Order: sequence, then structure tokens, then C-alpha cells
Amino acid sequence: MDDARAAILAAIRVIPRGQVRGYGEVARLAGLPGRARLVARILSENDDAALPWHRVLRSDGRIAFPARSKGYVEQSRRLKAEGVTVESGRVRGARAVRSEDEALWGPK
DNA sequence: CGAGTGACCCTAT
DNA sequence: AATAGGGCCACTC
Repeated sequence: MDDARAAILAAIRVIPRGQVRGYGEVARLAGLPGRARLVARILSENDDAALPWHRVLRSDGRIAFPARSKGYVEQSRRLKAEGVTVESGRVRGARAVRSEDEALWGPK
């Protein structure tokens, strides 16, 4: 297992229950700025059921899967299960993040 | 080496 | 708010 993969998985495991992060944000927190696509790829290959992969969303707070796809349904289900409100594929309260030190979800 | 692909991101319309 | 166009990274053929 390479370092990048380990760093990314670690960053995801740290996301608190009931909160969400963006792909680019996770990459940044893992010390790999600009590797959002790598995060997505790692997740697509992940098989660990204990990993809170459902807490990772696109930078605009929307679920990355196509609406109504298997993954989409499962992700919104798992989010709602821990108290996160999801409506029309978007997490309520999440805001687009652009700069380095902003968070997709966090203290307002 | 080049072209295509994707659980992405940003800026400009 | 929704689209379009580029940019990016890693991988496959």
C-alpha cells in the first residue's frame, strides 16, 4: 500500500460523524493538494465497510454519484442515518469551498 | 507516446 | 442557478 493511499484513508477516517468533506478538501488534508481525482479513485476501489466514505462529497456539497444510482442511494441513506439532511442530492448546510483554509462543512 | 476516462475542481458566462 | 470549458491526476489500451 503506497503512502498517498494511506494518507487519504487516514484523512477520511478522521471526519467526525455527522460532518462532511469535499474530495479536494480530503486530498489537501492528506497533504496531497490537487489530487481530488486520486481520492475519488481510491474510494471507488475501497472495500472497507468501516470507512466513512459516505462523508465525502463534491466541493459544492452534492453527492458525486449520478442521481438514483446504487451508490447515490446508499450514500444518502448512510448520511441520513447519522443525522445529516440530504435534499435533491445536496447536503443542507454545506457550502462551496474554494480557498485553502475553508471547510466544506464546519463552524459557520 | 497519444487518446480516452472518471465517486473532481475552478472560473467565467 | 445552471452550463461550458479547461485543468488535473492516474490508469488503461
